[in-house]
Amino acid sequence: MPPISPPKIKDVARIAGVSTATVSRTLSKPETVAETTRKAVLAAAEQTGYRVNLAARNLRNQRTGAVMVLVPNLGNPFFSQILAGIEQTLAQNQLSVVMVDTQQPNPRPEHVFDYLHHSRADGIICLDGTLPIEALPNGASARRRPLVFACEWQYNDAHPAVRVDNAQGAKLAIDHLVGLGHRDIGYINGPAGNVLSTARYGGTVDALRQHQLELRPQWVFDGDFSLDAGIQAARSWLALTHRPTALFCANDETAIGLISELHRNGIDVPGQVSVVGFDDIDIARCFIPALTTIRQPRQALGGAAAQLLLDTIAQPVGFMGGTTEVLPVELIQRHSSVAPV
Amino acid sequence: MPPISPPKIKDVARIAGVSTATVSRTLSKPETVAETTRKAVLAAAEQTGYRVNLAARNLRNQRTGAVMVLVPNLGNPFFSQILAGIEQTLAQNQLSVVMVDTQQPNPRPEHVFDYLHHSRADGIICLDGTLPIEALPNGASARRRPLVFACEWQYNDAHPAVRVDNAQGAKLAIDHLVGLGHRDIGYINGPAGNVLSTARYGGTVDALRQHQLELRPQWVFDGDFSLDAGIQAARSWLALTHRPTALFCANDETAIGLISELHRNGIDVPGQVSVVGFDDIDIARCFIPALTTIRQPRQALGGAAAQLLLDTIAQPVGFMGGTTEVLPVELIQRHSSVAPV
DNA sequence: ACCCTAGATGTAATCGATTACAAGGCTAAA
DNA sequence: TTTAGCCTTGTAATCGATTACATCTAGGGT
Repeated sequence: MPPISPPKIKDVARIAGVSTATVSRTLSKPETVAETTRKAVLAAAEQTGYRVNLAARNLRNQRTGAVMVLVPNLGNPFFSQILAGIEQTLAQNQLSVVMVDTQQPNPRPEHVFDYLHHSRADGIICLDGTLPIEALPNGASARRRPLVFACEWQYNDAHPAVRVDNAQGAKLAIDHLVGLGHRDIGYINGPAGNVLSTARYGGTVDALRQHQLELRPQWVFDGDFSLDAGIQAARSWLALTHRPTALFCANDETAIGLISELHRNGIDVPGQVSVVGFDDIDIARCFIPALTTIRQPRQALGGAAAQLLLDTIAQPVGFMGGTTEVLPVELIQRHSSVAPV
Repeated sequence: MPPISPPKIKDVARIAGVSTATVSRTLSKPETVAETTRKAVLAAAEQTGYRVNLAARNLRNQRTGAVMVLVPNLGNPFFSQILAGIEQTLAQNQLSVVMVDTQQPNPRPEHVFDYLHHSRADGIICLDGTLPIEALPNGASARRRPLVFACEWQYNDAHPAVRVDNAQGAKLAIDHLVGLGHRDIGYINGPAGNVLSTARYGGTVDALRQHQLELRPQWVFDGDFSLDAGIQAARSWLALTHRPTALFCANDETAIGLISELHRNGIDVPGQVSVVGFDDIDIARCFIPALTTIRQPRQALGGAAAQLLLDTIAQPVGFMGGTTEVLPVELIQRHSSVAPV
C-alpha cells in the first residue's frame, strides 16, 4: 500500500466548503465562527482524521511547544520522580518534554548552546548545576529561552531555581544524631564541586558547630552519590583507629552502600554505628535497617520547577528574575540511627 | 534591552554576499560550494551566531528530529536505565527524545493517537504493553510512524520489539531454587494483564513442571511490581499454615518489600525462606541480604530498542516488519537464597 | 428606502529553511 | 572562434498553518 499523505487543513477546507482561515479559526477560536460553519468544519475534520501539523504551527507561532530538561545522568533513579513531576505539570499545559543527558560521551561544548537555542524549546529546566551556561558566544544570552534550575543550581546566578533547603536538611540530621547522644559524627560527601555537596557539607559543619562539635577532617569521606562511594567510605571507616559513632551521608544511595559494606565486614548498623541518609528514596523505608533520612519532596520539586518555568514564560519578554523557591525538608526517623553504645 | 530577534539564514546570506540557497548548501553540503564562498559563509555564520531554525527545517524536510518514548510510569526508577540507553543512542543520531508518561491523570483516549501522529515524532518507542495502539480512527494506521516496543510488548502484534527472555529468566530462578533443594516454591506476580507478569508466571509454571513440581494456587500472590506488593505478599505468606520455603518475585522491588516485611515480623531471609528477584536493580547487590536475582541488561535494552527504531525508520517506506529481538538474562546468585533448612 | 455596523468569511502574506531548476561563467576540445 | 559541458550560484516554489486585513452580508435605525 502506498504511503497516504496525511490530511492537511486545505483538505478539510475543501470538504467543508470553506477557506483554510475558517478551518483554522474553528479549531482555535470556535466562538468566532458561525454555528453552521463550525459544524461543517468539525464534521470534515472528523471525517478526514485531521490533526494539525505541529512543525507548521510552531514555525508560524514562533514557539516549539516543548521544554527541554537537562539531566546530569538520566540513568540515575534519583531523578525519576523529579522528571515525573515535571512531565505531569507540563503535559497539563500542552507542553512536551525533551530529555537530554548532559553527560554525553562526546561532550562538544557548543552542545550547551544548542540546548538553549530558541528553536529547540520554549524553556529549559536544568538539573545540572555544573553546566557552563554562562559561556555562550556573542550575544547569545540575549536571545536565550527562559531557564530555571531544579534541585541543583549555580552560585551567583540570576536564574530562577527550585530546590530544597539542603543546609537545613543537614542540620536536621546532625541535630537528630546529637540528640541521640552522638558526639563523634562523620560525613560522607557528594561529588566535589557539586552545589548539593557544598550545601550539605556546609550545613553539617555549621550544625555541628552549634553543638560545640567539630567535623574532623579524617571523618569526612569523599564520595559521589553512588553506592560504591558508600562502600569505599565503609572501608575507610573500618581502617580508622578512632571511629565516629555516627555517619551522615550526602544521599541515600551512599548510605545504603555504606551499610551493606559494613554489614559484609561484620559491623552492625545501628548497633555499632548510626547512619543517616538524604533524599528518602523509595527503598529507604524497606532497607534493613530502615533508613533514617532527610526527605525531599522530589515529585513536588519537579512540579514546582515546571510551574516556575511556565510563570517565567508567561512573563513579559525580557523579564528573567532570579526567584529561588526553597522547599522544606523533613527528618524521617527510622531504624538506622540509635543512641551510641 | 529589547529582545533581539535571532539571525536568520537571510542575514547570513546578506553579510556573506550570497543567496540563502548558498548558505543552506554550505551548511548541509559543503562540498558543493566553492572554497572562497564557503569561507565567507562560515565566517558570516560565525559572526552572527547563526543557528538553523528547527521548526522551519522540520517543516520543509517533513521530519521532526524527535523520537517519542511512551513510559507507563516515569516515576518508577526501573525505567531510568532504559531511558538512558535510549537517549544515548538517539543523541548520537541527532535525534531528541520526547518523554511521555502514559498514565496521565486525565487519560483522553485520543491522546494515544496524538502520540503516534506523524508531526510529533519520527518514531515511537513504547514501554507500555497495555496502550491501545490498535484502536485508531479511520485509516490512521496507514500514516503512522514506525513504532517499536521495548521491555513490554503486545501479543499478536506486528511491531518490532526488544525484550528479554522473561520465561527463561523465570526458569533460571526456579532451576536455581530447585537446585538448592527447594520443592515448595511460591511466586509473587506482577500486575494482572501485564505481559511481563504473564510471561514470568508462565515461565515459572513451566519450569516447576519440568521438575515434576506444581505451583499451588495459594502460593501465588498478586502484586503490581511495587514495594507494597511485596509487603502484602509477606503478610499473606505469614498467614499460611503450610508455607513455601522459597519465593520467586516478579521483580526486585517486590522482593525487597517482601524481605523487609518478613524481617519486621522476625522472619529471616534466607534463613527461614529464600527469595529470588527479577531485574537486578542497582541496589540489589547492596541489599541485606544481597539479592539473588535475574539480571536484565536495561541500558543495553534501551539502546537496542533505539537502534531497532533507527533501522526501521531507515527502511523504505511502508516496511514495518515484526522483528522481535530477545536479549539474554542471567542469574545473579547472591545471599537471599540458600538451601532449605 | 437607505445607510451604517457588526459579524462572518475569504485572500494572501508570513514564519525560515530547503531544493528543483534555471542561468551564468569558465575551460577545453574542435 | 565556437560550443559542449561542468561547476557554481541564484530564483522562486514549497512545506502547512495562522492571522491581519479586505470584503461581503444581513439586520437595525431613521
